[in-house]
Amino acid sequence: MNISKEENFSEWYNEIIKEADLCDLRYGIKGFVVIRPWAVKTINLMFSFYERMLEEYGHKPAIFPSLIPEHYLTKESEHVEGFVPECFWVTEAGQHQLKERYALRPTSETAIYSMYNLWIKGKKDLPLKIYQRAQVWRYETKATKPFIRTREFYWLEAHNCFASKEEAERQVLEDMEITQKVVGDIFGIPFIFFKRPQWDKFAGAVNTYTADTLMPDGRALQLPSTHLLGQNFSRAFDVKFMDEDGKERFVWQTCYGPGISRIYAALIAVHGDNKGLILPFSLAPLQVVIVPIFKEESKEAVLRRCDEVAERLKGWRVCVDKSERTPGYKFNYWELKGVPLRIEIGPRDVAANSFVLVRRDSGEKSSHSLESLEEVVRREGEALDQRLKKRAQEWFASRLFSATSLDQLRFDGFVKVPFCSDTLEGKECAEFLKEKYHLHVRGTVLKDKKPDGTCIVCGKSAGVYVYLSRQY
RNA sequence: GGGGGAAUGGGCUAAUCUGGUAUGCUGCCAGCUUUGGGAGCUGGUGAUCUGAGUUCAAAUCUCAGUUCCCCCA
Repeated sequence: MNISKEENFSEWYNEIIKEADLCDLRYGIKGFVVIRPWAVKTINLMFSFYERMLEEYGHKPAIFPSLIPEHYLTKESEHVEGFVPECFWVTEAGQHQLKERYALRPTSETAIYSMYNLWIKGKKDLPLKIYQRAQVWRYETKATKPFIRTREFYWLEAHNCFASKEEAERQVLEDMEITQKVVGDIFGIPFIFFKRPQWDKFAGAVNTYTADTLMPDGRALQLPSTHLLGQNFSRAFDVKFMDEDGKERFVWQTCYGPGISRIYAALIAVHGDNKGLILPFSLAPLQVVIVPIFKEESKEAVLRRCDEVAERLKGWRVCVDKSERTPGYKFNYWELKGVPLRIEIGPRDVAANSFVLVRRDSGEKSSHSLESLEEVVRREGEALDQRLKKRAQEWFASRLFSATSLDQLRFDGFVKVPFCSDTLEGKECAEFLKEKYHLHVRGTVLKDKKPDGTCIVCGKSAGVYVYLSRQY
């Protein structure tokens, strides 16, 4: 790596994807990439952390088909408008022309709710909270970029039904909590949850809330989003339950979609440095790499000691790099790969019953006695995750700005501004900011109070604070 | 969606303007030597994106397609 992440993020990103063997772009279909083992291992760990958390919050897993008949997809009118233009369609099978074409799911609401219609009869069937791990396909017209925007991507989607609006609203808050625990606390990626303005909602939703993070160039990247669907879909799919008073009512719904491949992009971008990846201890395919250093006469003893150390650490993901490379090469290689902890063992360490530990985040080297091995690995692993998280948060905080007039706008983070309205009335002002400054209205933050001033664009009395940024 | 650039062994690249033997580095394989921050020597392996056209002759010129990158919407 000899490109600076701070000065040229785009090139740095392309470079690290290639150098660290995260994916291969040579498959030959636009927007479809091959994800390689080192990335898949971390992505799988991210999936499991997420799935465990969803289950703790009462979700159950299911697997729905990836093909959606056109007549399901077109039941909810706004949803049709939003998604049909970007569907891949299956129109033939074997020798046959299909009577009805099938969409490769761009998202699964319509697949899942067509079954909810059959599964939900009464109050005892509610709440219903189901998630699935899935890949989805969208014919994106914007420029594709590995992990950030591809035409096939990997995510989790949770689809919940409730008897009342209040329960559904509570679920939205719970989704935010889940996001904080997983993306914020475990992955160490800072973000802000925005309520999207009315002109920028998920197709078919009453309200959309998204966790947006910042990439090193100050542009926003949308991470998980949760949507209050109200009864839009339950009406379209006739998902009803019999209430206590004997009347049939439509269920209230929410859906939540963390795009894991995209969160992986954020993980790379937020934590990495100019030597390569820096993976959190909890997500690294390899948590500890042991590098032996020896002269011919000490080779046997050093390798034996490395094996003993690896054996004691076998509860973690660990390996001894016995390849025929010089130590310097191995150091650089594993730093590029982002392995959080490195243990070096040479003749001096064998003699002194010690080992050298090097932290990937700081480069700090320290020597420890062998007895403390497990304790040191546990402590430094945790400390590294905490440090990464703190470093990311501090950088993120330094990119939060505010402005009350157009000449104070910035383009390298989130700018909080007084704004006329996040309903359709404000759309014109938002268009102006987009056209003139390429700044997008991310939305409002729930805890913000009503501003005193006037809208930064039109000068009318401001109804809300909104946050602006450039975006991916 | 609009504009621009690019495509040569696995990766990076020279030759392309001015048509004629495809260069170097790296990787990979074998062997010898080597190991506290990207080791060395020797030998070997491997390429002109796809399709059409012009030509005695195409990596090179023309047209079309595909993919990648950058900028703009």
